[in-house]
Amino acid sequence: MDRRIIANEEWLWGWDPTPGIVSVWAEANGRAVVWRRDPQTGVLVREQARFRPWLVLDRIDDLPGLAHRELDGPGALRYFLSAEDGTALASAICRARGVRHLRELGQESVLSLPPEEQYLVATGRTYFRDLSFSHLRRMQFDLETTGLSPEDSRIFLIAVRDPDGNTEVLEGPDEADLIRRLVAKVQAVDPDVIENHNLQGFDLPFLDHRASVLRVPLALGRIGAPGLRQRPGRRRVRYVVPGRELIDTLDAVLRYDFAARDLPGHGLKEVARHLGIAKTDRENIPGDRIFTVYQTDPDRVRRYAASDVEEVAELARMMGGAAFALATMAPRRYERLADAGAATGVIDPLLVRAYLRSGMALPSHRSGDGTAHTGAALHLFASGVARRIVKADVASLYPSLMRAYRIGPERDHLGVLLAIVDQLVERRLAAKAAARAAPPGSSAQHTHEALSAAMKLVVNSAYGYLAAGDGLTRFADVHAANEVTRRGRETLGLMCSELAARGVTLLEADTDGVYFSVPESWTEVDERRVVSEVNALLPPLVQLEFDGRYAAMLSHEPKNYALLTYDGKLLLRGVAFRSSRAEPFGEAFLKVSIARLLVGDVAGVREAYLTTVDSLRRRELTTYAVSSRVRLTKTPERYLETRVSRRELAYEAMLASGRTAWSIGDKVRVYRVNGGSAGVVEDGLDPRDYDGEHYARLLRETFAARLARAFEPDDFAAVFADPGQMSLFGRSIASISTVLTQHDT
DNA sequence: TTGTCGCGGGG
DNA sequence: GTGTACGCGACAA
Repeated sequence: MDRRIIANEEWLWGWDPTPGIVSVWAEANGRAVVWRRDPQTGVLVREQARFRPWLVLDRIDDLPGLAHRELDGPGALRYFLSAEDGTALASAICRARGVRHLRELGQESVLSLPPEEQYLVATGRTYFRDLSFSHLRRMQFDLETTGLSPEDSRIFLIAVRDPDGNTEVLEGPDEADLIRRLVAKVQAVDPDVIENHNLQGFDLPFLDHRASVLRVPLALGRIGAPGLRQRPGRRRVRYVVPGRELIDTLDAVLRYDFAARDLPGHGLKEVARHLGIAKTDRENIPGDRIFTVYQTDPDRVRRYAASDVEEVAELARMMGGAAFALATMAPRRYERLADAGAATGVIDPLLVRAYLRSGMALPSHRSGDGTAHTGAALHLFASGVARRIVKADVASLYPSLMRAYRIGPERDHLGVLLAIVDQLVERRLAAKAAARAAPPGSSAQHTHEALSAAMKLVVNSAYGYLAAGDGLTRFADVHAANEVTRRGRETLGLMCSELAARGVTLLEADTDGVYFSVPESWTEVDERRVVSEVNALLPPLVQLEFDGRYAAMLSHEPKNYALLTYDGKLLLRGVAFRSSRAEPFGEAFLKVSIARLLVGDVAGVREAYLTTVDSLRRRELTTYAVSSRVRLTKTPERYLETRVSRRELAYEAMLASGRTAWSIGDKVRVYRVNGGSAGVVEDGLDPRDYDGEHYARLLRETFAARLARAFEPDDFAAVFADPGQMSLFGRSIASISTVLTQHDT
């Protein structure tokens, strides 16, 4: 085989075939423990390994006598040093350079990875070879506590789900005993992976704190002394346990939403509902009510907690596959790949391993030369209502441009980044095909889809890696990044002008995609034909694809629009049309009125408006429907201090409802009560004492306003005129039509 | 009014 | 061990 191809394979997957690694724990003293699961039998084995801790330095003239190897090429980090004991090596260097820790040398002078990564890079091993996601032994647990803060609340119940899907609820008045039982359960089940939503942000810190207060040893790991260890992380400290991978589904959700941008929120319940994981009869209890409900109806809380771990298990399965697949490529722990950003978290380790494998020196991080980073193009050609909509886009535009024009980091002399992107793009096609060929719902399908998702993630972050500012990534190159975006703007411009030349009306174009409206006489065949005609004019490897067709579109602002599909479904995109804090009545009104608008039923829009105004004024809508969700950020004491100068609805509502004790972070639904006071929506109560006039005003000024671009100003005023003042407008609603306004671009 | 900061999540 | 969510409300000036 071609030597270059072999190199590329190793760059992507490492080279050591050892199968079944499910966890690695290594220490600076050169000892590593590797847990492997036999792909055939599923049996877990623990292996002790020795490795030579290593690091790479910029110079060694001050370190006479230290064994080293000089790497090839022009990179600044060129002296590879290794030793029996990494601690001794590090302290020898620190002594010579007069620092207390290697970190102080700065990343321009030293590359020093965590011990596990040293081990994986040096051996060419990766996690999970020959293993599929379903082989992993995954356990979920969820704490139910009396409050959010471990200082003044406690654990009263723990739901646990084992890898075979059995759910158990631990409870009892003795919190220390509860924690001991959780620890015993973890030891008995011996999972490879522990999962929960916001595990790192809530459950582990809470557990850690309570266990230390109660002096219960937290022996959750497979080896070593009890107690959670910590490592610094992006958002906060991350907890680590030897032998097990800690997976926080919140990380997967954030990563998913970063690309998809279609989640209503990032909470477990919202995501589970959105993805169709949640059972329809799922028990739901507002967070601040859980302990109260437990005292009168403990069964409800048991069901609630059990649903949580079951939903987490399914969510982790659906979203965890990508990180699992990444762990078969990059020399990092599975849990690190699950929470890291793709650029520094995945691509950088791949590049480092490739360079060292090739015996090449690495560039050190370097700040830019002051050249500004230039971004993508965004055009709003027209706003208002248009019909016969087509969306066309270029999948993975930036990586395609990098491949087409061979734009890579200047200092990547081996060409690893482009080689990796080339290979991932090609292999992804195979993975997608394999996923399509696999039986629906099978483990094989999950594996191929996850691999494809992982490859897409890496490919799409190759540009981000290039463009990362101010020394963030090792090979960052603002000139190369600017060349990519310049080609991107050029490509988008070409797409738009060639589409326009073929008789379509351009609506909106952003980075790599364009919405346009086609003439009335066109069929779908015509629509597809122009897309493929324009595609033929684009650079090789850059593929313009027909992404969808819609009956109508309300274009409000860039990235804020509504689409009506040909089978009558309404899609709302952008913050103007979906806000988690919006009052339910407003969301409902938007849905109905825009649906009417997009079928050309202006009278129906008016009708929806009148009905809503009327129901608000008569208080026919529930109190819940007008309430909005708020998060309390001040303690009662702190609010009382500022109350004289500034009254806030949420806290006034709490006080008016007699709820004088609350904690920071509590979420409640509040509303404006008739007469100027405020109220909290209590479980199961519906007092209907809200200020209908206030909400009628909100309807017009906040919600109806989002349809403003659909009409001429006078017509807008007529459609949304107050029912009492209709006579001011002499014209009939039926004669009003929607408009599309062209903008200069 | 305009600018800056912190949040999202978890009970 | 690396960070660049990104859009919104709260708070200060």
